[in-house]
Amino acid sequence: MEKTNNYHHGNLRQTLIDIACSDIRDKGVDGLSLRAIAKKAGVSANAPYRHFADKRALLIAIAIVGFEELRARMEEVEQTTDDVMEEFRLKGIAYVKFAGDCPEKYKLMFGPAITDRTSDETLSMAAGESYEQLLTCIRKGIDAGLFKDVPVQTLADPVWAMMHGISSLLIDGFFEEDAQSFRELKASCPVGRHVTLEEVMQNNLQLVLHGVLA
Amino acid sequence: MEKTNNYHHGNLRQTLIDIACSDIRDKGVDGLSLRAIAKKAGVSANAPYRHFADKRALLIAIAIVGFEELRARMEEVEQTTDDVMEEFRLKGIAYVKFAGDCPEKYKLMFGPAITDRTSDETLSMAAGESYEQLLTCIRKGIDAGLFKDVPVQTLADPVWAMMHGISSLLIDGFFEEDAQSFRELKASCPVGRHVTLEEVMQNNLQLVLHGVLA
DNA sequence: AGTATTATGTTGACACTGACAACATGTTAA
DNA sequence: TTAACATGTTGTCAGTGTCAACATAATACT
Repeated sequence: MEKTNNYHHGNLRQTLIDIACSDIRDKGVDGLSLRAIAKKAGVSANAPYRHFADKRALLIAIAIVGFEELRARMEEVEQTTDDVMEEFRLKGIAYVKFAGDCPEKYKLMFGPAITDRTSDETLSMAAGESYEQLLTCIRKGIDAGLFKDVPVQTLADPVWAMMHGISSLLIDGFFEEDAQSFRELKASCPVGRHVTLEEVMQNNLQLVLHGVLA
Repeated sequence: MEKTNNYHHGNLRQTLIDIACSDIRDKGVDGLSLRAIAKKAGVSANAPYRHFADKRALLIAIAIVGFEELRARMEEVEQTTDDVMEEFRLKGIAYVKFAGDCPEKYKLMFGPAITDRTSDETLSMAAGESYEQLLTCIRKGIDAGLFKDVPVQTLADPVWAMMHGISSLLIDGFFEEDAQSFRELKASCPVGRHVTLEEVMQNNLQLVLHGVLA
């Protein structure tokens, strides 16, 4: 409502991002078409180019939204518990759950759809702030004498790699015969090979913890 | 030479795969064009459709080649050492090294370029056989009383997830400011944040081992 | 106020893509 | 020899990202 005046459109930029975020969920990253988005926004095919230099710029904008969402989800956990151990566990689950809830967006964020991602400052920062969620949690663990007293990244990098690995393998159907069931993500759904997502997470976290605990 | 007779072309199918494998290395998955490949093969734009139902089919063919390559690299290691511990370590490195040597192919194999990968039997099998390389190694470790006596997948899944996580995060530039240096993959190249690939691997393997060892 | 400048949106065009249908040609088999 | 088939070609289509030129609304300046 804020700027619902006539104008040319009002706030096209945000509208385009919203539509794109919605489209990506159904049609996937590859199914995303600038023209289709423009049409849905009720605007000419080339209008988006007044707000995004090219398609890549729009993709980056979506990815940034995604990273903010991911960060928010992990941040929420902090208000749930005071136990560092539990916070660590829950943040891991929140991460994978996000990937399961928004697989296409997740693919966009971490996948090869965006090339040369380091070149975009804003994107790097957004990504960094999600990562920071993991870092602070691990720092807490170290300070509490719960985790090994080593440089944070020595623990964070492998943990992150594992969370990302699980997520993307799950998304891309390497753990499951039935990809659909994961998309609908009930945390205890079967993920193939008679393994449930819960079990996978359990095993992974357990394995990570053995390496992380002091 | 086997079928170098005149024919229409000889063995177009293989030629197309070869060209595509070469192109993907330079131009990436998205830069891959059926028409460009056909032209390079000295053949009309639609000729590929006699050998591949659609673009996806060609991509799958490339991915299969990739998985065979990956399996071969990991298999080689077995002849290098008799120590299970060392075999485990080397296979992990071989895996990540493959990802670093053929980043674009790796992205194709594991990334979202191929949708609904489980639908293709041959692809699933090729992928499964690479995974088997990890399984057999871990089984050895369990049998030798070196690894925990639990179902293989309880160990294999997290390990695989971690290896894949490291690989794709490295490829996609999450660990490094300078992506180029990783592409050229000398095992000790800097990967950003003043961390070397060696260190990352070291940390990860160490963390994995803590969770795996009996 | 009136005018210049900028921000935004439109139209038209281009090269490129994956894909389909219809046709041509060489290979093999009855 | 002829029928069937595998393979390759030509023509065509809709769809894509993107550029250049033009149109209009909002703002800034005199």
